[in-house]
Amino acid sequence: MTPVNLKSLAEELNMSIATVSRALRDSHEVSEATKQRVRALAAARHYEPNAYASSLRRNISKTIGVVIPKVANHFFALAINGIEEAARQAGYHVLIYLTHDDYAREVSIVQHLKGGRVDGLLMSVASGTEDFAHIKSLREANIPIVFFDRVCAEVATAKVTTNDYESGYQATEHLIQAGCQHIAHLLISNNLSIGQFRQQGYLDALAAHGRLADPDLILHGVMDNQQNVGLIRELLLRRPDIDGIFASVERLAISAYHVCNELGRRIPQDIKIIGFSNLEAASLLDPPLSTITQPAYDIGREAAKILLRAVEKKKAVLPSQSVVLESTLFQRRSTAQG
Amino acid sequence: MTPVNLKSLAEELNMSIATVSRALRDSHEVSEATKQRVRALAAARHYEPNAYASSLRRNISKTIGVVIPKVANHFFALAINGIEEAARQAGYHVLIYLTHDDYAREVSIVQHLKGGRVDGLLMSVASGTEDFAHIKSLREANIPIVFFDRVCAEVATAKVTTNDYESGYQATEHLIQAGCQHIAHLLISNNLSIGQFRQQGYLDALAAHGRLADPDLILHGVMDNQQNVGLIRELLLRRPDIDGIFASVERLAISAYHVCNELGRRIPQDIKIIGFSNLEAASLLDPPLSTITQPAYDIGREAAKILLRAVEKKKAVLPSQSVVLESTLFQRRSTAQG
DNA sequence: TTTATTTACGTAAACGTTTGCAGCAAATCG
DNA sequence: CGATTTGCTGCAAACGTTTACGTAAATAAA
Repeated sequence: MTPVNLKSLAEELNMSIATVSRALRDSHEVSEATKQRVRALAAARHYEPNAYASSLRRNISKTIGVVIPKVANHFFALAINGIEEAARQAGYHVLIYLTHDDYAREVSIVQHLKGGRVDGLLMSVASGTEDFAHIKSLREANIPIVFFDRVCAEVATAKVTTNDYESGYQATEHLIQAGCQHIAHLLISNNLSIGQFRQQGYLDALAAHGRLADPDLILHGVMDNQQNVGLIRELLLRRPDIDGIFASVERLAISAYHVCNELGRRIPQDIKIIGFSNLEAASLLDPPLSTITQPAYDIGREAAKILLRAVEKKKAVLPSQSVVLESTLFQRRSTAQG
Repeated sequence: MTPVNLKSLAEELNMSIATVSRALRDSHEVSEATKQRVRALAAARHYEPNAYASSLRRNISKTIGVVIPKVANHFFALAINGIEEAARQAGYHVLIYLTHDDYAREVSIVQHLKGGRVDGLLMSVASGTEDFAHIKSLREANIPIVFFDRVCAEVATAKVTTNDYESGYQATEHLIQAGCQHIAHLLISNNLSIGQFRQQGYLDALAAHGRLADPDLILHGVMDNQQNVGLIRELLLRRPDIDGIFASVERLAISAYHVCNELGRRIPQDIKIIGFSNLEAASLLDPPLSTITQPAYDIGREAAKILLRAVEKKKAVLPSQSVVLESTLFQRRSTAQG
């Protein structure tokens, strides 16, 4: 089977490769009649331009990369959904990479992407990441980057986040209003910006109601969920006075549910729980889980749009283009009074 | 900033581009001493090969495409996880495309991929797809394809599926054992192979227990969940004798929960429900949902491995390489006796 | 010593596309 | 009618890499 490319089309049409190329790109320098002929044959032969040749020549890949910790998580899944939508509309392709919250893997991925495989990058940094040299080097390679959700404060670029501080404050206040006296806070990594903001909201809300923050009530979760269950169990046994839990991430809220079931603590009578979550079935849990839900789809879509605008105009993304979207607190039975 | 490529490295080292290229690829035709020098400078200059130039020249992209209906679904999210893992290990990149179960979009995506952007394709077909010409044309372009879960029977290639017939049979029998007399079956599209298998399992299980299948109890869901809720409500109101539901997909099981809540039907006392699902929180639902859970991660990983083997050896994927993995039935309270 | 063989490197041609430049008609203008 | 513009097309050089082939020197075989 002979390959179908510009050359073969040109030969069959008795014209130059240049003319065929221009006709297909709808250049004004080629007559309408010729365009018709070219397009007709291209369609007949099912011509598809070689993306790599084009990318090489134009130094444009029409591809963006997405680097995230994991995909088996409703938040990131929805974000990808938004990203893919924005990319598709702009005619871009989406490469996906998972770090599994592993710093070394993140570095390796970013290094490889400097080869020009992508025109731009969307990223939610791994929780283990503390050094950002690899990301900064991307900027030297002139590859624009936009952070979403888990941003890197040290890098001057656009970031798409949610109002994490306010949400943390709001969630904590919600528990206080519901009558909780001793509120625990479960979070993952505290070098993650979002963790810091949410925690600050938690602390400030406590302070605003005259409560003093107890460091013993702040639990740092780990990667492994099984291990988290153990940590939470230990916490609840050590501090039986805990009557409210604010989980900074979905997994921890779920683990807390399991522990409460196991220990026979009734939700919400004995302990009230609220957590960040994009779980669709939150309202079907036993009891329905009160959540702070981030607009994940919009976050992804917005981040992609900002990136693509920069890519198209070949301009750097500016920190000033950052966007903060609002999360929504859904009050359900897990934080009901009494 | 001058570009760092083979040319610039060669100039600085006073050798030819060819030697630099060979040194970096660890060719045996270059002396160890030279390799050292080249590697040292490449590292110092942070050289990253241009992926597109390499792909163009070698006609190999080191990239596979994944075409799936959606990503905001735990099954597909886990599958992507498995795919990414296998791809990463083999040094491949992963392009992702969502069809949203839209046939036209699927065709458009597949068409574009014929341009050689990917070395191979993993696919779970859209529920609206009935014509497979676009997929067959991929094979003409010599792009191997492996289906997973939602396979296309007409295309002779490897498929990675689960034992859908047995699962459908098992789920139905489970409901019968639990005492259900009138079991409804909720499914999406019946031109999807998996739907057919599961339904056949349902029908055969009924027959094996001397029940006659009632077409009125088979509900075909649609894309929109809100609409599905309406359809299910209508079904349950029209047929108050229904005391068991076998949902072929997670969404429909969730919708059924919502309808039961709304209509005051108690699960499992009035109606027992079992459904295909990869929902992590299934055990936390009210009541905990009995599920048939597919090994989604393994499905993705296995499919990717088969594809990558074929890609590496430049051989076609054969139907004989198909794999059937087993799903697991988790019995929970939604199908408890009494 | 001469003749093979091996080793280590360079030359140059691809891969398929895009695009600056030039050419050459026909059309327009002075 | 000559000069200039305009519209269309072709030529050829890129983009950065890989690799078949050639070649010179060094080594081995004769």
